[in-house]
Amino acid sequence: MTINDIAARTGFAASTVSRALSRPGRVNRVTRERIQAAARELNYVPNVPARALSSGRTATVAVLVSDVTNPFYFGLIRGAQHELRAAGYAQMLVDTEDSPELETRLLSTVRQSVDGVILAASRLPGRAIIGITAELPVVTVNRNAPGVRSVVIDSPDGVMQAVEHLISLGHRQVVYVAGPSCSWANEARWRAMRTAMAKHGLAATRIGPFGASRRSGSAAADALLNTGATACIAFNDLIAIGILRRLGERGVDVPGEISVVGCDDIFGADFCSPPLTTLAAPVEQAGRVAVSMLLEQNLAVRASRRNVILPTHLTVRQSSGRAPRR
Amino acid sequence: MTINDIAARTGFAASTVSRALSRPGRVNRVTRERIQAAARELNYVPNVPARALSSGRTATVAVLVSDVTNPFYFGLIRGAQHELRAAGYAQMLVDTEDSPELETRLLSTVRQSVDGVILAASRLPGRAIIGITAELPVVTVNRNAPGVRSVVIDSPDGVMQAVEHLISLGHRQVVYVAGPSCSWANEARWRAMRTAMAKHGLAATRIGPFGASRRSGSAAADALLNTGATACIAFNDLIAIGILRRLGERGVDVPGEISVVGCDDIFGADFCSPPLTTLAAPVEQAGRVAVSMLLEQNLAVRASRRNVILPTHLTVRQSSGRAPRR
DNA sequence: ATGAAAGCGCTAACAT
DNA sequence: ATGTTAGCGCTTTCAT
Repeated sequence: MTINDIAARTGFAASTVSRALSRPGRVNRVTRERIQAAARELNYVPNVPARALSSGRTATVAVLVSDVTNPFYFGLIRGAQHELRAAGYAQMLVDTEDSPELETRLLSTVRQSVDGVILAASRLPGRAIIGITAELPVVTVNRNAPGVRSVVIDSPDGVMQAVEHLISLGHRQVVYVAGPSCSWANEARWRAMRTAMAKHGLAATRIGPFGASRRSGSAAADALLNTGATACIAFNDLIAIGILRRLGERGVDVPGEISVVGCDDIFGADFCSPPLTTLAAPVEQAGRVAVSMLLEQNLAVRASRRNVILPTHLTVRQSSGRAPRR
Repeated sequence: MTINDIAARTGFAASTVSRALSRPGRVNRVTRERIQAAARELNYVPNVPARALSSGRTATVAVLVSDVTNPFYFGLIRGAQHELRAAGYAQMLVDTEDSPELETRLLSTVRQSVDGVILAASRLPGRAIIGITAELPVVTVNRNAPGVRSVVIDSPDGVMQAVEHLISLGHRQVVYVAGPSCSWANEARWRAMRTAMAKHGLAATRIGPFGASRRSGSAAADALLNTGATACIAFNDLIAIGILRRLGERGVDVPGEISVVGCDDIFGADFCSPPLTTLAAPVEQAGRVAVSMLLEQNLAVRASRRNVILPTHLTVRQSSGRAPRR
């Protein structure tokens, strides 16, 4: 079932068939209809690799995530999937396993097979990302690099809200539980927290870095207790849930003795115990927006919308409360 | 950077370069080394679509899931990703949104772009799956169709364990909270449950079908209370967690008044409240095995291993307990 | 063991 | 508006 079969069947040249199918505007109406009818009858489906070879367009976009099992990405992946589907694109999913080296390698191998890349939480240094931009349309998520289009969830603003929340509850010693060291979002959140604390004449402390996983959260909990702080803000919910878990095991009351605030509002944040106070993140929207930016970049339209910032807000649940009297 | 550049650089013909790169065994050792060295220097990366066009192999496998945001698939996707990567394959992720029609359509469009398909929890009728097999290597997960390779997690056996567990705790009226009606696994679990109950001279009842989501679980909880049962086994953890949630809202004590057992042991099952008694499922392994079966099928080796069954076991947590006295 | 040449299915000049 | 022709980068006969 190729374009040639349709050509033979309808008596048109293959090129006309090609046009009728991929740029219907450029052929006569009756021609188009005859060809499209034949295509339908013969159950014709275009051969993507062949099309890619001659046109350079693969109708495929790669989505790189640092860890597929991190629930944070699922909304993102789904948002991207939806938007891609609507535009007739396929999604190649790539797990970089939190490794900059692997990320680089995979990026170079997919380069030829995709029309663009969405870099979600890239672990690459900024210059590397800029380098890729030269070869391929790129949109980053939760990551900024000069000249690279991005959609970032405004967690720094959320972190400020979280700090205000904790301070209003009487907390004075709040620690930041840091995530992976090469995460851009991690630095952004830490900076926001320092600023917010400073505004109240308080110093923020920091422990970590920790991997973005529940297991790391357990280790973090112990380190946290050693600091004597009455509250913490964790890089993400995975870590926060790990902390909750470990604190529970050690019989530490949350929020009675210590308050825990997470980030991202992932699946589970609302039903862990106690339910986690966290920063809601419009993840699915981020995925959709990233894709639409990537695709309109392909079409070279709208030079606006280079860097989109999506709002967050603090979702207060039961893991945060009044600071204990000391 | 094409094969021709390397040919020009080394003085060999393009065909020799091709061989040296893709079937190193078929060229002289020194030739091979010279060519490989040049490829490395020039930073050559093969063009996948071009290779696909001439050889028919795309080095890509499609993974179809019914809903990307279902945590059940996290592990599966990761397992598949790992195994594919190791074999030099890319992963195309496709969300079928629980719709047989969409599944069919997407399948026909990816057909030409992939070397095989993993159908995780397909919503297609058996004959449709068999039809696809004629065009493309297929491995199903948690789904059986005559003549189609599959890896299924032995939840039916797990369901039996769950029934024994509940009966030993004094439960006599246990209801099955059914999942999506076109889910094969759903039927398999229900059948297993009936059998297990019958063994003790008990009749199983069933409510549903419900969608495989937490929201559905809330509706299910209400229906469940109307039955007067003292325990339930839910199609999956998503539903079970939804039930737990709703029961909590309504002030029904779990497991004091009613016991809840889930299925799959997804992310969150261990930290919801109360922690969920559920069937552990080796999901990541399922993903790996499915891929390895798919790829060895490509190579037409080992006619064995057509249908792999992975074991489950009951993981008892706090959502199940003694039946209440009546 | 290596080279020459054809062609995979499609698109994109170019020609008509 | 449609047809002709030449590739895209690679693999694969078929020769040598």
